[in-house]
Amino acid sequence: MPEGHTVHRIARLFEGLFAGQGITASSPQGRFSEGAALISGRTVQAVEALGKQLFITVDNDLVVRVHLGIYGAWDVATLEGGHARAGSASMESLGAPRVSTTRIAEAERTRAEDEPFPPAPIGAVRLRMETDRVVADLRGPTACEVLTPEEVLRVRGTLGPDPLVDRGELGLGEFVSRLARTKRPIGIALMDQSVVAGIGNVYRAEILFRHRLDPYRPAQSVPEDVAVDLWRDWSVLLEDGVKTGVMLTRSDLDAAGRTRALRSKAERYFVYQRHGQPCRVCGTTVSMDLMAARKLYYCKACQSALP
DNA sequence: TCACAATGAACAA
DNA sequence: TGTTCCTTGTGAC
Repeated sequence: MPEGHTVHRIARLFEGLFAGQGITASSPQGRFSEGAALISGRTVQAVEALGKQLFITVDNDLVVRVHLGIYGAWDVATLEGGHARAGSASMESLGAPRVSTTRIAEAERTRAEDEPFPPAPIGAVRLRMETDRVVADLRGPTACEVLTPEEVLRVRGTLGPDPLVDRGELGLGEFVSRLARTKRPIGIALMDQSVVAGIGNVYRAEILFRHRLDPYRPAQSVPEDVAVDLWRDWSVLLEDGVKTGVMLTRSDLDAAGRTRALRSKAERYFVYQRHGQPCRVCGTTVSMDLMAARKLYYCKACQSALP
């Protein structure tokens, strides 16, 4: 998925495109027809992200909750000069990576000249939201449902703090105490959305490496000052990810290296999907284990000391 | 053509 | 712990 940074980007983009606007909602694929009918014709009041969840509130107090899961994505097209346009700087596809590259290229090719607006949906579109000049298509979400405000509160209650929502000491304290409360491995705890909301498999692996933490170490045994560092580091990474749209977690790069890494996926990470290759710091072969059925990447040499 | 992977999580047992 | 679901692109046949 689309970890937390992607969802915050979507929320900011949608806030600009839809807030205050009347929308028409539909489900070209048909699986969300009833939900779409509940919000169609309404005005969007707010678009918010919390962890990996997106909440779109409309003026009858109903809220659409969207969770992209591993491969969900939004494609956005805007009307410019009478023609559909997709793929410009702000019109990226937001979600699963394979979509964001190929789908955009495709969209630019096929929609540049004469496709009428709105463009026909491509593939299995669960939800289409449109205004006079904007169309957003959602495909492959793990969750897309209409909730009442009370139900939204219940969902939010299951989530841990998000640095961009729970700013300042509040989120920090909450994270530290939730981490101290679990004996499970720190590699599991960081992925647990009720401990901290928004971290996924990529950020999990990279944050652990950045702090040279053994993924198997009980979360409880992580010293409080280290826990504080983890939260601050996650806050920085998240903000950076929202800004660039890219998860760039290397701390060992100069400006030129950073520019390269922003372009090339192979340069972005310390350990994620680098198993079998030498650790960028010590040269030891990067390991890959299964932890709770997810792939865990780490360096056994760098991430073994007990601080 | 087909198996499989992918930034996730709910559920059964 | 294992299974299932959501959708698409890739790479092996």
